[in-house]
Amino acid sequence: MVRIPASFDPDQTLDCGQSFRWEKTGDTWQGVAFGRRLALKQEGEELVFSCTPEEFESLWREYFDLDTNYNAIRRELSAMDPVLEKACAYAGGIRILRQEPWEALCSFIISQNNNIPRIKGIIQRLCETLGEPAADGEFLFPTPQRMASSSLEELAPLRAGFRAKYLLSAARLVTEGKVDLQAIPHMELEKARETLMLIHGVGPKVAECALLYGFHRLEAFPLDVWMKRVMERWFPQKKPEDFGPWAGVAQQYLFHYIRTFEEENL
DNA sequence: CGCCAGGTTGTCG
DNA sequence: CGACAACATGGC
Repeated sequence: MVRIPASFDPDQTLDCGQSFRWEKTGDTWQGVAFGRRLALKQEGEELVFSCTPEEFESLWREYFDLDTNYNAIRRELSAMDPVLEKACAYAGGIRILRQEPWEALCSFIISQNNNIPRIKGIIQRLCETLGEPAADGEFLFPTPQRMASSSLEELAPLRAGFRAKYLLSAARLVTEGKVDLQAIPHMELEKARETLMLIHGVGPKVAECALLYGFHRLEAFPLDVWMKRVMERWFPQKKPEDFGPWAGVAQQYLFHYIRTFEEENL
């Protein structure tokens, strides 16, 4: 067990559409990354992690991006614009997780024209079907090689629909080295986008999500239907790059803000 | 039944 | 370029 001061909000962070392998039962979040299962809950002003201090330091500190100063980011964003200030106040408990790049890429390929519960199911079945068994009865996310060696027939039980062929394209291009995931972190953002979009089924939005959530490029700014609504309504004169180096964080706060906002009917 | 879901592709005009 | 249907699947 590891206890730390609550420097983020698990509910907001794990249920904001950036990651699809976390579920809350009672007051506890359970999830998997790197083939390791973790339980996490908030107790008052503390977060309690169900792992050893060693594992916390070697895995989860980085995964939850605990060494990035979100207070400073929120200060900068809040000073930019009154709507952003509200979004920061409302959704500021979110951290951008440092997910595994290949997993994030596949997750957002699966996410297209899809809903979150179904995305979670497809990813779960993908891991159980093609992933290597890991600790705790969990499964690693399958490697590009393993996925490239599979077929549409083998992927059929995932019920991923038309996205299955996109997963195969991704797996093949990555395996062939035409999309070099190791090289992406060193690329200019625009070059990285172009590279990811070589994959059949990866367009601007999925590429942007992979960059933000899988490669922690905090200047990436995914524009989905909700964010297009945000831009029309509150930032008609602004472009994504106007949000600066923390645009991706702003995007995530605004996304969470407008979605819950609309659910409560304005 | 029809509509929608953190889109992309292919095809028209 | 910009608009628009088609694409699998499942929940409401």
